[in-house]
Order: sequence, then structure tokens, then C-alpha cells
Amino acid sequence: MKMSDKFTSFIHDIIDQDLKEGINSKKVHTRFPPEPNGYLHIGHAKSICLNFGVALEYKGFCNLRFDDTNPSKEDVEYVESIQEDVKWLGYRWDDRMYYASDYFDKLYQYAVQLIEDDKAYVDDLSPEEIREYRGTLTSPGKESPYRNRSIEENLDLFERMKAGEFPDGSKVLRAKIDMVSGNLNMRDPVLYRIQRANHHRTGNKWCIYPMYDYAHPLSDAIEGITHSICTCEFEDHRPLYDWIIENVRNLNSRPRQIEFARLNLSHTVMSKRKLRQLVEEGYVEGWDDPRMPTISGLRRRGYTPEAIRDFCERIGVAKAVSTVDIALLEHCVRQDLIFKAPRYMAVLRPLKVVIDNFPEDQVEWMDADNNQENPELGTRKMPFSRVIYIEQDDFMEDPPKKFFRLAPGREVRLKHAYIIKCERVVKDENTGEIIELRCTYDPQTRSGMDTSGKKVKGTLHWVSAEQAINAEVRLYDHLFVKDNPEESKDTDFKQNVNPQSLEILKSFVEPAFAEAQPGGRYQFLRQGYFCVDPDSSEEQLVFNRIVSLKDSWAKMQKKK
RNA sequence: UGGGGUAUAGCCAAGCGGUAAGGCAGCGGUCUUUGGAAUCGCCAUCCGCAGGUUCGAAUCCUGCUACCCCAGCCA
Repeated sequence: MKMSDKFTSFIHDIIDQDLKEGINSKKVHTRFPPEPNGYLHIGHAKSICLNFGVALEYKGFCNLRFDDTNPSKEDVEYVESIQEDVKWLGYRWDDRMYYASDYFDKLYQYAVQLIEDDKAYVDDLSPEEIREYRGTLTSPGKESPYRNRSIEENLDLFERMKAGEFPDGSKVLRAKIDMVSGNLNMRDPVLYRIQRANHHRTGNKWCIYPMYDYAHPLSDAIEGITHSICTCEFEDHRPLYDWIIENVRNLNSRPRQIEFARLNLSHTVMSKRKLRQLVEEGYVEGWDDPRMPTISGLRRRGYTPEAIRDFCERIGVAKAVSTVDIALLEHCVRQDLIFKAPRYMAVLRPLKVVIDNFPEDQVEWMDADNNQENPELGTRKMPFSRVIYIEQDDFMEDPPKKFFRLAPGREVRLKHAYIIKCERVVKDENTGEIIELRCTYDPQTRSGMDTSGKKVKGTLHWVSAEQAINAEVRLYDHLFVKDNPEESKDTDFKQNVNPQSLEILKSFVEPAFAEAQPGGRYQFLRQGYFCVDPDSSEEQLVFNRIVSLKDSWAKMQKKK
């Protein structure tokens, strides 16, 4: 998609058509309807961007509605985190935050109406019996012996269900539709069940609760929703959705359900059940672990709302089952941060370098732009002195041909400073391990000066030892080693957890980081984008790697 | 013996009877005081398969095939 192209999809086509035909007074009103039973993830972000996005594009509205019809699974903890996540993504619902539970009274009245119209009945069959009577995918169901109770008896029984006269599970209210339908959802679906549970909003007022299939279309109609966008697994619920809308009297709006394919992302899992397992079995540290595809995890990792919105736009909306390459998500955040993030220096795996011809107690403050490509981010001073650190990877004692970095006898530029030459390698006598490098610098090559025509192949980042700040750096990688962790039905996805998804380093960062605040995002020059973690304290900065920079050297090495 | 849906490049995805957009990934060049960024170029003679209609088909018709969803008093 060209970035200038207007975002479009089959959903836009449907809306355009409805608008053309003047359906629903030519308004567009959507809703994002999470059940408050877990944390939101990137798949929900797709739905949020779609629903709020469509409303914005058509100058309509999008409601936030909690689908809280099953008190045994839901909790206020989740309604709070969901609001926070939607807000963080950049969407506003103003005063349009609702709960399906707001409509419990109305929903009850509508049910009474259906009974009066002989379209619903109270069934005494047990859950097991209902299942048996439902038939199977390939064989028809049969009608319940209670299906033909009189309207009066149904009315009485339903009222007594509500009054708490019957034990949990002993009776249900069912729609009277068609027990031989090829669509199982139409085989007299349950509308209400008896469940004594404390509801997070209505407390103990109710002991009967409506089912999703009943509550959802009616909630949509009550709110004047015009386009009720959901995922494909609800496609064969649509006839029931429409049946409810058509058979409840006096509804003044006709919402239309439209289905799209849910998001799958490579190298991760998306189902609430699996994410919960990762948390509970200790594969990650919590729902907001930076490796999690949850909104809270991505936020802590350092992803921006802009990047996530851009991602949701780029992946498009369609109905085919698909798995988006996580590289696209990573591309989006690099793209967003490229001009926004100050580019500072951090040496992740330090190697000591002594510059022998630099005066012992001298500190020279170098001018450094904060973002070469965005002058608006200003400049800072970087101390340069006799002892500095460079990256271990930036030195090789016996380098291959294409290695452009430091090696014995070779010269490289230190970004924002001087060109140095490696004169000598100092090793531990016993282990042979490289302890430090002795180098010399060329005073004529200070950054910005005429470098007397001197060209070097490589430019390194560095940190002056004396002024360096200690930091913990958390390097994150894909949570799973396989692009599809659930390769086949008989693989346990946890077998594919990446044992190297987190690497913790003790690093040195330049003094400019002294002012860094939790949530702050930076580019560590030549390495990637990093975000200050809330675990940071006065004593210790903690950084999360959001994403690495593209690295063609690493790629070359990998190919070999 | 059922019902619903989907098939266009490695991954997404436009396309709506006039001769295959775009993005990501990949590959190659230029440039570069980040092996980053930027920039230029390459990357489907072909649209799940087989027939048919048409001057002309990814688009229409017929028949296959593959994959996904559905038998909660979950959503």
C-alpha cells in the first residue's frame, strides 16, 4: 500500500454501500467490545484500530463496551487495564463507555417479550441432555420435551428463575428456532442461564445472566451501533444475531455484523490461554513482560502507539487466515523512532581502550548531535579521555577481509571524536584473554575538523571510562524460536520457547543518560532502540532493547 | 450424510471483464564520520487445480482440491 493511499478494505466497501443506500440514517457507529477477563494483546489492537479507525474516517463514533455477561470470569482489574491500553493506543470514547450489564433490565424485558411471542421457552433439560438433544455436526437435533410449554407457564418459570427459586444449572431460557438447522447456533440456543455469582458491577442483583449471542446484538441495537465488527469465528453466529434483532420488538436500529480475520503474528502466540500459561508457568515474568505480545508488554518494551497503529494499518483487513511476520512490527517501530529518538552512546559489552598519547588527566568535551537527521533534537557534550570503552565486537585480533572495525595496526574513527589506531593488544598472561587495547589518536582528526584526507573504513561508538554510567541492559529477542510455535497439533508450543529471549548485560552508557527517565526511548548508536524500564532506580538505570538496528555485518556472518 | 468461510510472491495485501498495486522480508548498486538511515534497481508471463463463456478472465459459469471455524448453561 502506498503510504499516500487511503486505507481501505472490504469493510469500507460494505459501509460505503450502506451509506449509499441510506441505511441507519447514513451514520457510522462502531464499538470495541472486550470481555473484561484478561489483558489486551496486539490482536485486540487490530480490532481497536479498525473499530475506532473506521469511526474516525467516517466521522462517526466508536463506543467502548465491556461485554460482561459472565461474572464468573470477569473482574474490575481487567476493565481498568483495558481502558488504560485503549487510551494509550490513542483512542477516545469520550462519554461512551458502556457495559452489557447496563442493559440487564432491558434485556430481561426483551426476553419476556420473546416468551410472549412464543419465541422463547424455559427448558428443564440438564446441560448433558441439552448437548445430546442438540445432535451433532452431521446429524439433526431433536426438540426438548419442554419446548411446547404454554406461554403463561414460561412467563411464570422465567420470572421465578430471576427470583432465584431454582438452583444453578437447573433451567435455561432458550430461543425457539430450529432443532434441525445445519447451523448448530440455530438449534434453540440458550439465551439465559442461572448462575449465582457476584458480578463486578451488579453484585448479587441477578442470578440469571444473558448469553453473548443474546446480549450482544441487543447491546448493539440499544447503543445504535450500525456496524458490529467481529472476528470470523462468529460468522456462523450471524444468523442468530439477525434473528434476535428481527424478533425482538421495537428496536430502533439495525446493526449489521461484519467479520474479519483475527491477527496471528509469527514467533509468538496470541491466545489468552497460552499467554496465561507463559505467565503462570514462569516462562515470562508477567503480563507486561517486554517479550509478551500484550499491549502492556509492548508498551513496557518501548513500542510506541504510533508504531502499533501504523502496523495495524499496514497489515490490512481481510478474511483469510494469515500470520503476519513480526519483522513488519519491528520495521514499524524503527520507522517511528528514527527521527524521534536521541542517538546516544552505550557500550554493551565493554572492552577497555587506553589512548597512550592522550594526556593523563585531560577531559575533552566533544560536540555531538543528538540525531544526525533531526537537528531539532539538539546537541550535547560527550567527554573524551585517555581511557575509554569500545564494544568487544568492534575489535578482532585476526580479522577476516570484510571486517571494517578495529584490529592490530588498524585505524577507525570514534564517532564524534578522533581517529585512533590500535598499537598493541594486552592479554591476561594465564588465560590469554584480551584485557585491553593500547591505542594512539591523531589530534588532527577531531570530528568536524578537516581530517587531512584521512579515510577510515569504520566508525565506532564508545564511552569515556571515567564519566561512564553503569546500566543494566536487557536484550530481548523473539519469545519463540519457531515462526509458528504451534507447528502441528501434537507439538507443545512451550517446547519452542526461545531460551535466549532475554540476555542481561552490565554495560556502560554515556553521562548524557543521567537525565533519562523511565519510558524514555533512545537509539544506542549502531545498536538499536532502547527504552528506560520502570525497574530503573537512583543507583541503576535499566534499559530494554525495543528492537535492534538492521545489521548487515551480522547478516553476512550469519550466512557463512 | 451437516453448516459457514477462505485460497493472488517467502509473509501480509490491492484487484470488482481490458491484460498482476503497495508494504515487509530477500538480493544487488550508490552514498555514508552509525556496516544505521537515505537512495536506485531486481524479485508472480501469472492469480489453489481442471474445464467452459468471451475479441479478452485473477475477476463470470461449472466441477474439483486444500485449509480454517462450529456440537459451552464461554466470549
